[in-house]
Amino acid sequence: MVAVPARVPEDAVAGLRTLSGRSSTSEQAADALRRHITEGLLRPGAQLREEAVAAALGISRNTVREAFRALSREGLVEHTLHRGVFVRRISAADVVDIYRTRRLLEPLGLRAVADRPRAVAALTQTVTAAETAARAGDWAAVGTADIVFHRTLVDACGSDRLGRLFDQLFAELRLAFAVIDEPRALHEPYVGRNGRIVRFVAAGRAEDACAELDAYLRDAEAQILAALDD
Amino acid sequence: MVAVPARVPEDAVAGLRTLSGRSSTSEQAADALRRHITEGLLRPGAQLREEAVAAALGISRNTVREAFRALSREGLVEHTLHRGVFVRRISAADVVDIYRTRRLLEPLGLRAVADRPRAVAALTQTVTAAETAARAGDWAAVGTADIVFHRTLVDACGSDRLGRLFDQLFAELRLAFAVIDEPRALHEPYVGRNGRIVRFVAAGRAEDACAELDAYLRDAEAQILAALDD
DNA sequence: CTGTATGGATTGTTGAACAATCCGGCAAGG
DNA sequence: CCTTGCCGGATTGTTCAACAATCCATACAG
Repeated sequence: MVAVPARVPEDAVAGLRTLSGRSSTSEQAADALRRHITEGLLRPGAQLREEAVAAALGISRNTVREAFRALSREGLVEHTLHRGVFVRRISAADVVDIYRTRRLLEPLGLRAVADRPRAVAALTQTVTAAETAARAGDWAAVGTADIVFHRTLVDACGSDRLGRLFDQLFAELRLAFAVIDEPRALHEPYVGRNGRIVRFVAAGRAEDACAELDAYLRDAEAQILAALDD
Repeated sequence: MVAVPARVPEDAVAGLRTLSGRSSTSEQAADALRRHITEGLLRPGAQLREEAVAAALGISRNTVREAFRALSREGLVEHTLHRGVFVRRISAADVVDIYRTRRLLEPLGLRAVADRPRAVAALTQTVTAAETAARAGDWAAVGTADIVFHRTLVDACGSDRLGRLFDQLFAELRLAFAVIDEPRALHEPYVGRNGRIVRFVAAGRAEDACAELDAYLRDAEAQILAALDD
């Protein structure tokens, strides 16, 4: 064994992690736009003019264009050559594919969660959060809690990539929500169903939980499709 | 029914598709870089200097930066503030997550493919393509055929979003392949195993097919992890 | 009502400029 | 010998101004 000189124990600096790496102007611009879009301040179909965004953020057109490229890859925004960028409009086909994907993958999370008390507890917590928000009539918060519930479900699979897919998928779903102006009808029915799912899981009735989840997803898809062509 | 004036039959122009939608300079630049990276001409860890790329493609720095933003979102390239962009280095943790995801999702494709003769035929075709390439000693082609096999498998799920996830996932896997310089040892063992999987499926032995697939994925993961820390 | 000009607005792309930051080497000091 | 601090060149981050290409709305003619 080579005689290594006594150095600073590497463990001592291991926890520092990438020093928060700051962020560039274009990333901050992308963050700001992303927030505005997912919060519904920028409606689907709305055009984002380079000059206007640049002026609003106090940055240059070129930097705005960099942010647009990133958001375009994320699917929050659509870029058409020589026409500009528009907040993404979710089509019926998108909704169908989104729910097909969810029906395919969320059951995997359900089975993964079954033998993990901590995950079950996390799910229960999001359900109570949804119930609280529902009592307060804060339907946007109910919708968010619903998303967190299903995101937590997928998390149990332990796959980062799958998690990121669902982050993107739920962001798209928020775009669909944004064009439906009956938030209560949209979110209220599902608070109880999430509760039933988690109770089935806690009781070890995996099959019943999966059936309930599948029914949930089919109903939600039908409801959104119906609301979409108003 | 409204009296619609006799127009050009829509079928006649249906094949034109979005007029090739052309593409901007930055998209073409991204395409070129993407091709170079996935084909292994640009090795992981290699730095892409703005000025050099701009000069090589005959375009301006700003346009190159737009392309970089897109590639960065795709995960082919890593962008570090004030340091530049580098061809993505796949870590051991990445490999673990990639194969965890594959073991989770590919069985879904296997079950979907079972009652679809056309899909089984498509799989068989990729296996024979791999066998032909193997006999010719073209190990890069064997690797591609392997990827096509598993991509086809996932396709059977019918989810575009899942398909896109795997496109990205396989692009990352190619980055891992690029740093391993024993292509034969890397790809040869799996030609036969894919063949066995598809034969199990064709024989209606879904469980055996799943078991073989799972074993395939575990072995491949272990092999890549071993080759990665050389 | 359909088709065709026309002009203004917007996007696509470039080149140059400058500040901020990083990197490598080199000297000073223990 | 190893560390530390400092310097200068190279590279990135960002802006600005300019121009061509393209789109869009409007007006006009058939």
